[in-house]
Amino acid sequence: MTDPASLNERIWLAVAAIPAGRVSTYGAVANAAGLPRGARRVGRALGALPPDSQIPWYRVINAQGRIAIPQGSKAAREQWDRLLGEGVIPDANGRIDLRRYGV
DNA sequence: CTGTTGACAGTAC
DNA sequence: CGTACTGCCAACA
Repeated sequence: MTDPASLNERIWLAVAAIPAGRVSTYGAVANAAGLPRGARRVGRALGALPPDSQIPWYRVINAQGRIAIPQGSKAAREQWDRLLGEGVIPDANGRIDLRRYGV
């Protein structure tokens, strides 16, 4: 880890640090991974995440409290399903309250 | 709410 | 090997 194989690995580790029942934003994960302005890098890293990984990628949402994945995608439904299963409930506007679930 | 700008690793060419 | 373009975003106007 003193010399990570790739940025993706560092990003994944930062995502893995998110506690259950909580959510984090791309910016926060990027900051935790050592990328102060690398929010977009986080998105690409999650997209490159292997399907058999144990990384809680679904706990990562954008700064607007919304899922960044295009609605209708299988991954988007899975993300909502997993979040609901951990007690993360969106408000009436369909947005997750970062003031409550945010770390 | 929409639009534009910033920043930077992958990827394509 | 270099150049251009892209992208599960954020911050600002």
